[in-house]
Amino acid sequence: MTNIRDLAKMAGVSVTTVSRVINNHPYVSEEKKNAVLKAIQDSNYHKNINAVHLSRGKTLLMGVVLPYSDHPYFALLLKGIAKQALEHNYKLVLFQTDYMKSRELEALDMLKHKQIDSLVICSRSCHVSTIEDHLQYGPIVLCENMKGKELSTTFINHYKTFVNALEYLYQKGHRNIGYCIGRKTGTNSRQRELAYSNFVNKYQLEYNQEYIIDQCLYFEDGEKVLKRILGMTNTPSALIVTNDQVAAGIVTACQSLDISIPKQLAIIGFDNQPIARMMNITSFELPLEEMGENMFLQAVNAEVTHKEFSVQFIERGTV
Amino acid sequence: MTNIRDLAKMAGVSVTTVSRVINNHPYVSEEKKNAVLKAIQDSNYHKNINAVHLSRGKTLLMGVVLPYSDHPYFALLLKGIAKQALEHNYKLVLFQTDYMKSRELEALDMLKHKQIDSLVICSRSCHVSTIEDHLQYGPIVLCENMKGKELSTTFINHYKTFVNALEYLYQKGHRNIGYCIGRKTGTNSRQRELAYSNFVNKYQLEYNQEYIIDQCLYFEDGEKVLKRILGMTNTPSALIVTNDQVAAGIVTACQSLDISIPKQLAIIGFDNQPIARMMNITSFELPLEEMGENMFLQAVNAEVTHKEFSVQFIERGTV
DNA sequence: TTGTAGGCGTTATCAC
DNA sequence: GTGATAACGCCTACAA
Repeated sequence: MTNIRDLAKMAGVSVTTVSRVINNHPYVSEEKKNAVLKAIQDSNYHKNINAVHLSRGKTLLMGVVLPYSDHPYFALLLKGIAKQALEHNYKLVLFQTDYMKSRELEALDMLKHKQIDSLVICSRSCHVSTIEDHLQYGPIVLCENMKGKELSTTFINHYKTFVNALEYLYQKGHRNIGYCIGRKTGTNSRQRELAYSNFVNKYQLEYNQEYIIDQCLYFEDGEKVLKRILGMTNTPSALIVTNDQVAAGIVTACQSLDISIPKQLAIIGFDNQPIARMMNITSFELPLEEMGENMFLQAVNAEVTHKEFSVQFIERGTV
Repeated sequence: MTNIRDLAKMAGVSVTTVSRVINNHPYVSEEKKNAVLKAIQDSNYHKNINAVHLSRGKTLLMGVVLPYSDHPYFALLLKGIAKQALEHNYKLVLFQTDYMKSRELEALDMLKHKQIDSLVICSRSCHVSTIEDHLQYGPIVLCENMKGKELSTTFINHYKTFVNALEYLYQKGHRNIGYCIGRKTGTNSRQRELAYSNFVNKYQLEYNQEYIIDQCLYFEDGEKVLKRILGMTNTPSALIVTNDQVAAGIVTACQSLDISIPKQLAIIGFDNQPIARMMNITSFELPLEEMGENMFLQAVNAEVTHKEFSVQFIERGTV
């Protein structure tokens, strides 16, 4: 592997001149420049990026932490991040955690070891304090409502959105409302749980623990959800499903059991994915791609900011 | 940021000794070792990985090229790769290409620039020769049948599998068989196309160009497919769908149009995903995760190998 | 406009 | 056991 010292020798110039040519710096005569260019041609020279990184103290690498990359919610966030990464000449290092703390720690470690410049955490397992401990090594962006902390955040108001969904269903006459989420822990889930319990209190409804169904991620989980609610002594008449894939799975499972939607079961999905349009599912549209883009930008600009994105309610046929 | 030179000063030893302690090398007295350890404690020192990379000439980073990471086929390959990466202490750099050559070239460039040690390409857009040109910079693994080339490959026999699917449908009485694929180009698609045209010739059936439907990737594409075949003058009676998500989408679209499966339309899916089981779709199971694992291993072991994986036919209710 | 020399942080060699 | 010292490949004052 040839290096700039070799090139310098070949071109009869100094390494500095070679470096200048390589990095398009000014103050190089055409003549020497061409000599260097020729040497590069002849030698199939290629920059050793690690040396550049070491010398510059930067890598142009950004870490992205997410639990599942095949899940549309995260895939869309990732898409937005990747879009901006491309424009800013950054590469991404992906950490698919399956919500294992150890994987998340690996990402934080890479930040600590300067292998990545910054980190976007789309959904975390670690405690905030663990994450804050790593802020000294580089910018970290979270995708949850965490105002006041010294790290940047991008989020939507899950509390308000859930209240809206619940009130909408209440107005439509529903009194037994359940909901499906990915996991019970996490800031977003807690906001939803809060909205739910406040709603139940407000209207003096029964707080039924089993109406909260977690581990709902993919289409096929819809079948499981339906079986579960049908097994309840008091089957809910409506479900808020925080993911259109699962909502579609429930709708499909209902069809094969001849359960009429929305008559026997009303459903509100989330994300407004193509599958929701196809299956005529009422859904909340989240601007996930833009949120991803925003997170990237927050991560490159060290400045700490907090940005809330708004959601849009799309009425269709499942309520 | 403290470095090992600082540590050496603090501990009253040489940088060599510090390095030995850090890397658990032998020949260092307990006493000095503890002094170094204490210095590390006191200084919140962290290894600069880039310096290690430069010094060692290795990064323990592997690149993974795939068109869509939210597509179950690729997500499963990735899962397998990630599993082995974890075990081998490798990190992954993801290149989601959307089949854009430029993105693939970025990955090849990173290999050239020693920013990654090796590269797994799950599906390529670039010409093989372009990829071969980069073999000098590190191992590259492809996921297609490419025996005889000097790069490692992991693949399944798409030709044989497709023949099996076609023969099975023929035996069931089908004479108008169409198929759905992701894209028309690519080694795998060409193998399938070959199987199809040979089949058509063998049984003297009509080769109908419009029976080959591409751009079939996600559940919601199923609706599009159904509309399309219903618009044909000679609607196929059976479809081979190279992806269970799309197959499920077709089944769902059929339900809402009261098209009976398999009576009016038979369907064979691919991948045997959970959704296929849920919707009782006949499918071919591909060992995608194992294939991913294998690709990782091929990429770390520089030795060139070719490995074929076999598929399993899962009979269910859609044929 | 050009070049010398020192530095980035770590590892490896070799002598003691 | 231990420690100088020379790589690794590049960047950048600073001097000329």
